[in-house]
Amino acid sequence: MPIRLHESLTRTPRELKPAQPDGVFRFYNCGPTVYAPAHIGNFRSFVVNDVIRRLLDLEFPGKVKHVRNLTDVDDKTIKRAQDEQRPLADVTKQWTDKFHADCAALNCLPPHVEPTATGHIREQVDMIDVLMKKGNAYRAADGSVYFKVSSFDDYGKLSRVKERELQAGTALSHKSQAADADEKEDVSDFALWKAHKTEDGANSWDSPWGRGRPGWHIECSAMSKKHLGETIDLHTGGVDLLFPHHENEIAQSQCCNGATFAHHWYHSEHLLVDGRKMSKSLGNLYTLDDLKAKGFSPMALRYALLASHPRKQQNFTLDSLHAAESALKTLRAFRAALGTQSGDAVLEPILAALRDDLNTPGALGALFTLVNRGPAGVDAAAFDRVMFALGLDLNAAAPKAEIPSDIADRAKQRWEAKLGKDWAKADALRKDLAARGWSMLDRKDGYTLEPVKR
RNA sequence: GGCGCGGUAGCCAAGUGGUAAGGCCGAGCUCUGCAAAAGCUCUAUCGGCGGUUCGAUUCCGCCCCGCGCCUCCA
Repeated sequence: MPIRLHESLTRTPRELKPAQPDGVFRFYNCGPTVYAPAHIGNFRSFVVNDVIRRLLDLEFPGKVKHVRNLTDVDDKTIKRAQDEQRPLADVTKQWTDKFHADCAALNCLPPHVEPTATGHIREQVDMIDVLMKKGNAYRAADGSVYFKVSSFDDYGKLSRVKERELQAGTALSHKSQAADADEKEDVSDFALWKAHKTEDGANSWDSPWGRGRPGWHIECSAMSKKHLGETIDLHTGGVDLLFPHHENEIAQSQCCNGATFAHHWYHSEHLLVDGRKMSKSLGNLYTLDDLKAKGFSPMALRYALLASHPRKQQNFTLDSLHAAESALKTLRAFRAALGTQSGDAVLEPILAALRDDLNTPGALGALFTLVNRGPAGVDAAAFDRVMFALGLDLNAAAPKAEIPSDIADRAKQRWEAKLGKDWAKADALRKDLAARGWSMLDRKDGYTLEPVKR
């Protein structure tokens, strides 16, 4: 059964398969801007893409090339560096490292290539140069270079937004018009190269049009071309990237290369908090560290993120993390019961749900239907394959809390009381522990302390 | 204003033209000094109103409500 995935251009599911004769599947996923810790809304997108990557690995073993960029030069990274009076590279290194650590904790496979914008200035300049020569771009008086949207007939095909409509109506568009009106020929035009400004500090590069830095969109076009070629099989990102980012990428790449940029576009939906989009600008965000501080494991977050369909908005709650933690516990126990046994129970519905437009909640449903039937007949290796596809690492540590010494002491006393069959004292201590937020789980040979579930 | 998405049990969440997976929580029972774990059982007619149909939660229309994009953004 092939992998079918919703395609944003046609809005219909389509099979994923390599288009080129070498059989390599070319996959580009828009990565983070490294100027601050990524929030869990960002990670929804990366976790979803990780499942795509894993399905592709299973489908086309050894023939997947996965590229995910790091945006390490833009307004935000530069501002952060200037504010902190540090070199740009220092700042982006710090947040790149943090991003990698969080991805690892969430069990996301690293992409095969992780190019940076600053590492591909020449490639970007070269592309802009071609666009200038072909008449798709123009240099403004200040040395900035803009893409001329009117030169590309297909502009707006992905987002189905015509340039005229962008100008119509709202106060918002007036605002953006005012911001750039002095340099652009048309409000819809977007920057390919931004002329150096004083607030950019030392962060500028030479170009045929003067010192400056690349616009945001061109990096993906250039890096995708360099590492995957002119035409790729799949390009993904969050819905917010659909317009203008991906629309602009298509315009640049296709005008420059004269070839289809991407066969397949896929966009995952947003994570909401309190019914609103989680975003850095709204400030309603959680980072992975925030959740870890509340005692949740990264794997629980991964599970919770997979519990909703990737193309539906998901309203994130701490409650979903409790549910995830419990579900993972069940899965760990089930896996342990499997040992190394082989069997012929049918696990296919789980993977089939994933291959059917990434129906992760459907897959989890099918998984628990299986789990509820018990471990008999379930093949351990097949089960592990399913866990691989979902990226659920059942060996990852369950959340552990520091046990205060007074709690440990009380627990020890209770255990001794229990061994002495002093039930009244044992029960009193259990109650006392509970009041202090700890539950004591007895085993035959000892006990475990856990924070009380709430 | 333009483009788009969604409204399914207490919470989360799949799905289907023929009376609705799964997770969490909760309740009851079994087991067990107690608690936990484990096992069993129980909990919805799918936003509203019309239409099509033998039959709609699933298709169509209208309405109500929520959200996203159109500006940096996963």
